[in-house]
Amino acid sequence: MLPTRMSTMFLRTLRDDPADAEVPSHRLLVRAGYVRRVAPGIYTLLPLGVKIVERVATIIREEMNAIGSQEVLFPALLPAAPYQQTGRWDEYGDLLMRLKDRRGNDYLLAPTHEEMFTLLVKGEYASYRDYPVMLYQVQTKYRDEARPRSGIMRGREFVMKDSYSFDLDDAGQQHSYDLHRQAYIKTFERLGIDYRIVAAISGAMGGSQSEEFLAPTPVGEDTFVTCSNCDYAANVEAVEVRVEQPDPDATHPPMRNLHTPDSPGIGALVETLNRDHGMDTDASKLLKNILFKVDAKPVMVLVPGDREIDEERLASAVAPGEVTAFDEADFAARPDFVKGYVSALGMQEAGVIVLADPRVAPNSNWVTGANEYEHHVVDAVVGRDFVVDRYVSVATIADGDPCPRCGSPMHLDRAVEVGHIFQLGRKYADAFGLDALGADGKPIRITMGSYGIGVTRAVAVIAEQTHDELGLRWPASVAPFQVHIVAAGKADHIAAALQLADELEAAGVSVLVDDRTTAQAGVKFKDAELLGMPTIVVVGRGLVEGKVELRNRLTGERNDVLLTEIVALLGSS
RNA sequence: CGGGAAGUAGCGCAGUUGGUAGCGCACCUGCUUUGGGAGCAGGAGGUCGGGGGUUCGAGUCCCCCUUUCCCGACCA
Repeated sequence: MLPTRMSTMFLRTLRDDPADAEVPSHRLLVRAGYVRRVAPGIYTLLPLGVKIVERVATIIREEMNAIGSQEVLFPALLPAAPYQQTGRWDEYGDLLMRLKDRRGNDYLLAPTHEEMFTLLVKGEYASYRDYPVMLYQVQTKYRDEARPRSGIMRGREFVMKDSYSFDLDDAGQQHSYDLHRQAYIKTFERLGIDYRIVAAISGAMGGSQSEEFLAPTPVGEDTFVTCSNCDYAANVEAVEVRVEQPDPDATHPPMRNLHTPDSPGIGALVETLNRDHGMDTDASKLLKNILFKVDAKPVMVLVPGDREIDEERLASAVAPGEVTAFDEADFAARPDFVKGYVSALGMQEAGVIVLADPRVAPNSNWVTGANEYEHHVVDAVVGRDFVVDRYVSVATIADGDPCPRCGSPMHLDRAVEVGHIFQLGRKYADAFGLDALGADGKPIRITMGSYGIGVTRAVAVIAEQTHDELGLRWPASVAPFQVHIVAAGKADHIAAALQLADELEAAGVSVLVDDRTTAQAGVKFKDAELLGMPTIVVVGRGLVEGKVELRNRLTGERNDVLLTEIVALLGSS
């Protein structure tokens, strides 16, 4: 290969931060000339951007191929029919990029390709002898996000590696899942991404076991918990709740009704109880009762008073029911619900379904509303005084909550999801009737797994996790070039730099050489730091002694090295 | 979809009581400089987001539209 010259490379670096970029990776990728915005969430890759995306994709491909997955490539533009068949044409809603062809037929720009992979395998394979099989692609995906942000970290168009496994039985599926899990571990190690594997919910994809590969960063959009003691880690959406089960035989005093004027909220109620009734209580011992409508029917949700209800978790708990708020008009229509003083007491008789957080355990006692204006009850016992119809984990998770495994405090952190592996089960095989003919002549329903890595997102994540105040700092495994040679000054420096560049390329080292005559040394140093290649070689005033300066972009370390030794030094590394 | 902010040169920004648009970076020419985002001089580059209105005159005032950014909701 020939070295790439800065004098002719299509690149313009910016001295000022772009006004629309907030997170560091976005600012730097724009300033350093890797990407340019075209429309919200839609970016052009410039030559450096193309290179780094390719290098990341290559590592992913190598690890996919290593577990025997085979690469295919579907169109991004697809007919609507397969997605209508699985219901996702409607389920995806506004997130789906839809379009029509000249005849008015519906098409979409694919957000993910489960349907197509299932249909492809169904079309080609019919015998149990053909299985198992794993296929993947590196493809551009489209999702019309309500609010794209953070540059290529969360675009409306993005590159994703998605793979799918097809197995005859659950044991095979588990094996395929484990293969991908190992491949992902190797992949993220090689990419130099700091990641955690956490328990996840499978969301709109359906399926059972599901884990996410999260890259911790303050700009992350996901929140996850890690245990301070054991290795439990989970997305907050998927945290199991540890509950100290009360003694089922314990007896409680009879329920009492107290006058609690002007105490509609949890905070006000704690104050009133402690002041007027000589109690020493806190919000965690009070019950927060919130009414919702699920498909227009009233549902009451109970959580401890120090918790909020995570409406997203509630929505997934009652899916496919539609959750809406119980508003003023609803209260007006139900005078038996005393706003501010509602409780689960007698709700079943009122036609209300009562859902509760697991902390509202059987035989636990609580302070709750009395369904009577300005009155609350104390020692309301679950199972004795009121009934929970169903337990759902819908309370928000807080920093310091106990680990479900060992009970130690858990920490909350922010992260970006860079990979997701999960077992789809037979959802798509059922939708399309994907069967293999078994040895006994009977059809076997295929079970599937789905595994994704955000390729362009991984680039942003690496930038986010590795940059410093001077610019990008790519790990050698993904850097667009291994070595950035800066010709600091005169014509003889440039000549020597170009010759060194040729020698390094001949030794198999990719080189970017700054041979510009139009830029001063200071500009070249700044650009080299901004662009972020792992090794910078300065050909400058040391040249008269046959020396060049070797700089490590990651550590900042600098050494003078004989020009004659450079190739051996860098070629071997 | 709710709340906030903003659209003026490729990028970052200024523009007073309304008087016909400017600064920095980048770009072009020349000279000087030459290892930490150089200096001087001279240039090129703008339907001021769009439409309508008020006015002798609108980047500036009024109305409508539109786009973008940020926070939230949403989001394999």
